[in-house]
Amino acid sequence: MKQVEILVNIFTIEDEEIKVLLMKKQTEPFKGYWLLPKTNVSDEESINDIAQNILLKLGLENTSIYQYHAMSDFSREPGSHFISISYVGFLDIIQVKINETETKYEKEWFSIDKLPKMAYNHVDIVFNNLNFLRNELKKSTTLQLFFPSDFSLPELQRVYENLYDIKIDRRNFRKKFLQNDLLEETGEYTEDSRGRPAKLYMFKPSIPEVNIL
Amino acid sequence: MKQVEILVNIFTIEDEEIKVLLMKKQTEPFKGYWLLPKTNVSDEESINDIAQNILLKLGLENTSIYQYHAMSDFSREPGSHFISISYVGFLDIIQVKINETETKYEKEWFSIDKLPKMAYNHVDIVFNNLNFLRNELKKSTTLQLFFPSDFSLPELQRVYENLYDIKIDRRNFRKKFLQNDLLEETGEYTEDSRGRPAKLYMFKPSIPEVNIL
DNA sequence: ACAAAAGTGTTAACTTTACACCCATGT
DNA sequence: ACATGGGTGTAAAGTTAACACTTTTGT
Repeated sequence: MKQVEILVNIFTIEDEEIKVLLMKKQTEPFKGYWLLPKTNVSDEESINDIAQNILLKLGLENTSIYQYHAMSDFSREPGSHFISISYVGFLDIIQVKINETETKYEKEWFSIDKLPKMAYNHVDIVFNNLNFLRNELKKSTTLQLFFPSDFSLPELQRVYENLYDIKIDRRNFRKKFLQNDLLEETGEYTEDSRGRPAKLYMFKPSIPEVNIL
Repeated sequence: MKQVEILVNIFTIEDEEIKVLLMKKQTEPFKGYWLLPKTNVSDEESINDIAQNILLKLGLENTSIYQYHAMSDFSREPGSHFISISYVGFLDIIQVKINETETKYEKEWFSIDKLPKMAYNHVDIVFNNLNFLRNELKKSTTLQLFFPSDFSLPELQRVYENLYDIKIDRRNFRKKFLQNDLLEETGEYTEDSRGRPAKLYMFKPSIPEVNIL
């Protein structure tokens, strides 16, 4: 028996931790374990459409995702061949709070340092996907994909500092974006903050491919 | 009806042209057209093993390949869903000449500027894969993967000049490799050449990730 | 007025680019 | 000896990294 399934692996950063969105498995085997949101591939829907539908199910309609990797798994049932195709995304925590809607599914964001009991080989898949994300997010064009809405530069800097566990100089970080002409000011400012409000920017529609890190 | 197939897309550079290895389709539909070497996924073999077996069939056992992308295709037959997973490789023309063995299959290297009549959407797939290869080969670690044997720096430089259609300064190109300590001399020299023989190098086993371009 | 976080320029270190002559081999 | 292609160093230009003080807001 051969089966193809689509996995959607969304990361965010909250409270200085990298988090991943998982769902609780409702049926045996592995009932009560957590796993990456997934759907079996039917004869009617393209794999990209299925990935989009998983986003809908998750209440995260406007999230950009990237197809990453397909892998075979023979360990689930004797004689079975499962092929899992991972899609990877990143969603700014502010967008999570704005966009995430209620669904009937039991889902939760977990820190990658404190993952729950997970079904199949999904722990390995999550870390492979995270590694892929870390590589992709070094490029300005990928960053643009994952930040379609407005954002402040300090907010973005915190994403990089936590995702790669590094410290970045504020002035040099700004320069990267402003000197390469990647952004335009929206004229708006952050409102929630304690100190001085930060300017909000958006990516210009067409930007050069620049290395952020 | 749902079907998963593995495609293997090997590029090389010969006579200053980027070439791709294709096979001639022996059965209808598209009999006589050319396509990327492919195999349907069975219940028994992992997708990576299938890709390796395609290399065997091609008489190119020692070629490194990278899994790239999966895509859905509904256009082949009414009601059918074909999922194609591409593996991409690059093989130095010298290695092609050393390693390529005869097979019973009708195969041929085609310049990407003069592709023959191709089946399905394989023309698009080839160009997507080439684009992927061009991105990957900017990294020293990918280059190492595709050049496991010894090679000369002028030979490598010609690969880059033709793959990206650029001119590179010989001294700066050498510096990139030698100053980053990526290579060790084998002590051997090229023998075929007209002018001064070139030193042969191999990649050191563990190298830093450096941007070649 | 104080605490918290954002905004801003300049210099030194490093990296990349540009450039020209000599060397080894085959004919 | 000549034609062909390979090997080598240095200086200028450009890029990246290091660094501290002022501004805006909320309490």
